[in-house]
Amino acid sequence: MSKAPPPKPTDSELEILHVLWQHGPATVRAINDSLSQRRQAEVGYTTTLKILQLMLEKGLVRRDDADRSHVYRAAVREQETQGLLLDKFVDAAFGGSALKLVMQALGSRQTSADELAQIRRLLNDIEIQNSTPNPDEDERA
Amino acid sequence: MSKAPPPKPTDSELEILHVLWQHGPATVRAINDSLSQRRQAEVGYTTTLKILQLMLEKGLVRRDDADRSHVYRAAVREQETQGLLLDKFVDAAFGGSALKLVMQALGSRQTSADELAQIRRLLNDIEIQNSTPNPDEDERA
DNA sequence: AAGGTGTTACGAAATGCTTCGTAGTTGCAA
DNA sequence: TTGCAACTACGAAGCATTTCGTAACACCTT
Repeated sequence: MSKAPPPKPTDSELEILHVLWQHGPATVRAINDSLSQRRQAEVGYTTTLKILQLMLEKGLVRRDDADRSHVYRAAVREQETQGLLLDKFVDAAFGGSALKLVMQALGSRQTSADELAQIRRLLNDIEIQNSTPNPDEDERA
Repeated sequence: MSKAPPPKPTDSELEILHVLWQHGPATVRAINDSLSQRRQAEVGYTTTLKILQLMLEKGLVRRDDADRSHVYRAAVREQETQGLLLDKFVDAAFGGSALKLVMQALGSRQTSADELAQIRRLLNDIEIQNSTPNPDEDERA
């Protein structure tokens, strides 16, 4: 056994993760400034600090406390975290059907031709992978 | 002005809505039974009752209390509710990019050829609508 | 050396969600 | 008619999240 994986981040924690994913490692001060910009209102400094401390305990961030102003960085990857959240969301809101979710996301929303093209490319890639069971990765079998 | 729109349902409320959307109007007893099946464990009867009462106040359900056993039914539509939840989720988890969400949903997940075909059809429909700015609905301009 | 500024740590209040126990009521059956 | 079983209403506890105030500490400037 090893440590438990980091739990699903809350809304506030996710907002902080977005800042860290985008800007890289940062001090509480810098994170708090980004957060205050991102929202309408000013965010209390100690509020941001507190959330970061809780995130540290949960393993969502790491910190470098060599300097007086500690530097925090994300301990979870953006794609993995989004995938985790997406799984839960698909279950809770769409009864587990990712297809329904995709249809809803594409259907009730303005989607540009460029984006549609990207999705088509992805669809092609998926179909190729489905038909040719990737000979490269299967060599370990 | 009129009444405020129903708020975003919580996880438990959403679970109850799924039951109502699927089975139609039902008594607390029936809803509670469905919930107990859906989950591993037994759900307390008064727990379900309480949540339904809160949902009634929030306008998420309506009830017919003509009989002694009140009959509840969903007051919000499945698609609309899912759309609302999806909007919030896209903002919170994917920084507002529905494209990223779709890519993630399709990329990190097993998708059948049949489902891919459905998505392709939808993509075609969207492109047609994008290129021909619906002459029917624009007659009011 | 002293004071001010910025930082961390911590406690705690406010809120929302979920759960359940209890009380009161209603209808039906014996 | 009496009593049991099912139902509704309500209060409250437990928990997580978010927010902030306060205390303690460190560094820098004067």
